Amino acid sequence: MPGVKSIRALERGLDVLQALQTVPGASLRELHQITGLPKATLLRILKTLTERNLVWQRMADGAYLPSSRMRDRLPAPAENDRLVEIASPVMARLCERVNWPSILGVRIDDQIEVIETNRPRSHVPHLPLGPVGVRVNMLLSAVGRAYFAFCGPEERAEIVARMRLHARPGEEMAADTAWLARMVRETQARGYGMRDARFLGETEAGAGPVIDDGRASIATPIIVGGQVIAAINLTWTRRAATAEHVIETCLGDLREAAAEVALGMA
Amino acid sequence: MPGVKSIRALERGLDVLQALQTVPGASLRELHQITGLPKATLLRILKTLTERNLVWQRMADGAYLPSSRMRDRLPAPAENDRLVEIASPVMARLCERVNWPSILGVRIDDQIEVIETNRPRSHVPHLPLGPVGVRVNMLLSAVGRAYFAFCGPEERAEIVARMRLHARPGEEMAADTAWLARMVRETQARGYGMRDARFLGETEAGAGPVIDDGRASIATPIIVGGQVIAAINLTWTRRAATAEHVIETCLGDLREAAAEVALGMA
DNA sequence: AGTCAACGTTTCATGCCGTGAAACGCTCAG
DNA sequence: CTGAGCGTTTCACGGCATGAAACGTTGACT
Repeated sequence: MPGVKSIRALERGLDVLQALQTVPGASLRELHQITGLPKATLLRILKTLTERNLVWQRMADGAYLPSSRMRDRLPAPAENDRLVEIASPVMARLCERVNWPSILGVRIDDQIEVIETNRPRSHVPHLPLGPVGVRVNMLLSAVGRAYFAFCGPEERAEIVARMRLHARPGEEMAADTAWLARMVRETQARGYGMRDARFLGETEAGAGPVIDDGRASIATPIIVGGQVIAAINLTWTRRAATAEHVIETCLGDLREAAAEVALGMA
Repeated sequence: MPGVKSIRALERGLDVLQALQTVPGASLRELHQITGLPKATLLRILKTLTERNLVWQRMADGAYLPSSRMRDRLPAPAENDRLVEIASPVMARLCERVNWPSILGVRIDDQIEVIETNRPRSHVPHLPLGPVGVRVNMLLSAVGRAYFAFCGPEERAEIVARMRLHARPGEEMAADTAWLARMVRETQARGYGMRDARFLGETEAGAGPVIDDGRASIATPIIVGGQVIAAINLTWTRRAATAEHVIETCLGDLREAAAEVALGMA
């Protein structure tokens, strides 16, 4: 969307609205010297904002105030939306630097749900990471392991317990406590998650196992306040790059991205 | 402010913003068929809204979403602002019908604070009801009595107790339990508040008593959920109209106004 | 009562800039 | 490989946003 010019008249209106949330109860004269806009223009803007019930005028002193109805309009506070909004531009920049796509995942029960991906920005064609909403295996994928290894022991126990209930394909190892402990230990020591050799592709519910999709991934957790809230992926095709090369050139960027998102969420 | 035209470009931008809070995650095509605006125009609007951090674009599917940062921008939830915002247009219409000014007051401790006035709309010159923020005597004024007589007995007891602590001028009757009881009984029976003959003007802190300012008032409580939250006044000059005449012609309108505000606050 | 300053409101000529139809190009599905 | 669907860019037109200036009203002060 470069090449698209923004609309000045709209910009000015939003300026005034913002000024009124900063200085509630400003008079026309005050708005004039705050925004620098001519009074005639301000009058038209205020008329428009008032018609839309974003602003109202107190009769007592003629002051303009932001409407309390703005609060009603706001959509339900979907917590993950805030995460995606903050992570989205960071992931865009990450992709621009390393040129491999990423996904952002959060835990849903005992799986990882993909809530954002920068794949459309990566100019690697036909590397179809699933759309948002797809659930990813927690024990074998890079994102899953990054989350699983860095969350607290209680949360890990809860996840394992859930897995044992329905035992989806690819979650057989949930029964092997020794295997789980070793996987966690290795991931923690390494500092990032890696896919298992026996990885199951990121499948829609009910799809069968994939022995080898030709891809490899690493993933780092996003930790805010000592708690893991999500994990970021980096995926590449094994025929185009070795794991060693990607780790050497991209792991730092991936970690920085995770840290930046964590900072924004704090 | 009639004669002021609103700004179409701003209107359209606000339309899009509103559409996005109704349908979070809309694509350009969806916004096109929701708002009816050409896609080129939408692109410019979305660019502007994105620059102002009111909207952001999810990379995964290119959908536009309202920013969660909007919540941060909102000023502190001043409860009385909502009341004034709802009451303001109602009072404007009331004044247009009866042509006498009103005040809107809420209880602050043991006084009534004026939080809105339609006096500037009444074309009665030099009837200087105080500016917003002025405190009015609770026992002798019409607004005060309307509030005092229709709030619960516990609240009345608290108010009286506070008054006895510092005994401001005009609050001497707080000591006379029998007088209070009779005043409350009469006001409740009448259904609206009236000024006392010994009324003290609406004075700034420290100003002296006023024996007769030539005005008279009636006031009705605003009751929502069985609880009084405020009271509305109607003031006139005694040399221009008798109490009987004003009560006959205006009391109904005053009561309707109070009911309308109560409905809006529910 | 009279005067003056401050503020909000209205007017109107100017040309900027918002507008939208149309052409283009990309991505994905079949 | 082909086509459809969607986002993006272009460009010429004229509607409409603009703001300086004149005007009306309000409130303060003497």
